[in-house]
Amino acid sequence: MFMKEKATSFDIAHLAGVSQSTVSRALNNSPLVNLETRERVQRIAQELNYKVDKNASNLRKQKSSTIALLLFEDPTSDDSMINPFFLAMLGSITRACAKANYDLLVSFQNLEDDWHAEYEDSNKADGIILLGYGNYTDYQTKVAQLESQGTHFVRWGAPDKDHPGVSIGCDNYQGGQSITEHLIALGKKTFAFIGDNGVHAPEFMARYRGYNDTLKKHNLTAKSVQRNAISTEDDGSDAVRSLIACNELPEAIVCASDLIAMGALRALRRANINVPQDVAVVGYDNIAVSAYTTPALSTVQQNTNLAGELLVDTLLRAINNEKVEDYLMPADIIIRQSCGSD
Amino acid sequence: MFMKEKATSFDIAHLAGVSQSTVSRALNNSPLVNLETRERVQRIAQELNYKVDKNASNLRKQKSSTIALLLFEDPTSDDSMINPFFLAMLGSITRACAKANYDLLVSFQNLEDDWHAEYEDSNKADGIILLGYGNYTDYQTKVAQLESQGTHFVRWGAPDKDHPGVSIGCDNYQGGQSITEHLIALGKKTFAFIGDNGVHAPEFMARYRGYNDTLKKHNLTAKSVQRNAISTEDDGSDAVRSLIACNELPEAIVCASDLIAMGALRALRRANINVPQDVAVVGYDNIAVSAYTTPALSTVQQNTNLAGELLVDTLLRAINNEKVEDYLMPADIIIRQSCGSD
DNA sequence: GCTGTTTTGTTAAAGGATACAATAATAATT
DNA sequence: AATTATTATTGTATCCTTTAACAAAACAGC
Repeated sequence: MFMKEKATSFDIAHLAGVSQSTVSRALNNSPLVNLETRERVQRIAQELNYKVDKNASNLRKQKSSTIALLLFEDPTSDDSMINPFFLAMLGSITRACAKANYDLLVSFQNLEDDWHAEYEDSNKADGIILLGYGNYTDYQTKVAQLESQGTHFVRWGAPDKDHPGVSIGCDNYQGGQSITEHLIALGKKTFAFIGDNGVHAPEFMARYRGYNDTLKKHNLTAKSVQRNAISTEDDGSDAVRSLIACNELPEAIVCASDLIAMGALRALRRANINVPQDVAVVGYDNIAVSAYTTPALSTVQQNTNLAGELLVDTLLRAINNEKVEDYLMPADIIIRQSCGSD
Repeated sequence: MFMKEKATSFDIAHLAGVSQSTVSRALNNSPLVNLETRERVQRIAQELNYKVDKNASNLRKQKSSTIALLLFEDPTSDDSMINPFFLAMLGSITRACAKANYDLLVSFQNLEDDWHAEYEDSNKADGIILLGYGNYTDYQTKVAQLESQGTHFVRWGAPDKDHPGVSIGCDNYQGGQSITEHLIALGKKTFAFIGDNGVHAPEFMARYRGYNDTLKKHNLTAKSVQRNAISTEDDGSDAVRSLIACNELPEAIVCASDLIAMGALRALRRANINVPQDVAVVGYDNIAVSAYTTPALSTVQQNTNLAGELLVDTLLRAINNEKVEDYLMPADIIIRQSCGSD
């Protein structure tokens, strides 16, 4: 059975002997239309393999039942490799969307692009989820623009009073605290933090503050150094090599991300320095890889499943003009071998 | 500056003193309209922050400049964990779409769902990319349905003459051959293959055949065993435990996927069996994790970047009713430590 | 016959693209 | 120079498919 053209609601109306508007109502299960007619119309629609034209429907309703996910890649990262943490988030966001009967438009963006004015303005999406670290100042002006345009959006990241818009994030400060406390409890006395301390991304800044305040609390700041690392493995590796070169290798290295920690482990292995015997290393994110490194990486976990649901739920509420608020999820430490707990 | 309502092409027409159709033409850079007028219109559009309403445009043009990516999860896999290989594919597909100026709709599907009739029929997407392993027979009938509906689609996977539609895939048979040849060259004499041998997914079947034919060629089949494993780490771990229990541990274990290999490594470690000294292990997929296992996993790589581009390009050509053909990419072996090459 | 429900039909958006018609401007022809 | 042919530019009207406000029947009960 071959259909030359796609069936429209008019075709159904014709076959059912009713008006097109009745068809529309019947297909939306409106109680306004007689049950008998409703069933007849629905049956015919099914027979014709009819599907509502989303474009027409969206145009008329002025909403799209679609949300857009904008993923910002780290500008310095290798083009072919996406941060696994964001990929995990993507998975959970997709699922949360499906549950809410929304479609998800996914797009990787560069910070230079005109993303701030693309999606909702063109009615492609009812709202936007912003995911990623990024050049902070540039990012911020564009987010402000989104806000002033009245675009509905939620961003993943640290809530920030100065920052416009709602954000869902994980408590990076507390995560930094918790993992540092754990290291101190293990008896570590000298420390290094590897990760950009804030210029690059507020997430890292908060982790650093949690780390640093904890050291302060225990009067251990004197023996702490810090090295910048944007985000990649190579950055982490470079930073550790610099520590070794400067003879500043501490008893514990706290990395701002698992990817950085991965690089740190590599540099230490190359230098024949044993982890965790000679130095403890911890990461942040609990990406899939971290369970398989040698030694397995102790890290801080962000609950990506919950995060995805919260992002979607919050955005949908914002779209419905309900009042929405920042939400900060707790961070859990995952203890494996790299910190030498056992 | 606050805009009460979104600007439409009529607003621009009014301000520019031309008709709405001229605006439409001007914004599409049609050479039909005078350069001067065109620039004036475009300037005004920019000032008003005008964006074409995609729904209206799509409705009129009867195309959406969107493609849908349907991701089938392994029905048996843990809901929270998506196969990293598919996630990598997703990244490259997204990028390829962006390059072609298409939007990408992402959706996770269960095989039971009505996915075969959703996207193109409702004009949400111009075509579909199918990605994932799956219950083969069920999958096949639905793909056949897609084909008969005239939906444009491309699937990731082994080209198959009996299978309707175009597919882009990696040469699993050759991949199985290559890695097995490598193990034989290393002097291995007894083998085990862990992975469902075909009922579940044709990909695994092809890998198995490549493996098995290579053993045959070298007259080594007598010393080969096979254990089923659907897809997850746990499956791999269980299979290896069964090998140990049956006293059938070979010199080399070939796993149908990296995830399975991961589980195999775990089971071997728990049993205090050294890899690669006591037994060589290889995987398939070269997922990110595989570089970090202990020992680092030798595996077979599928070029996900190329795959993404090919999938998108092929689909777009199909949408334009150009003739498209199956494409089989070569598989490259990646030698690390787990097979004991060095 | 009148009032109140159900149920259905009529009509008008929603915003932009395009076939066709019309006008203006330029070139070609006698 | 006058007239026609040609091209460049713009406007008009309609279409794409649904949804929804409003209007109009149809039918019940009093």
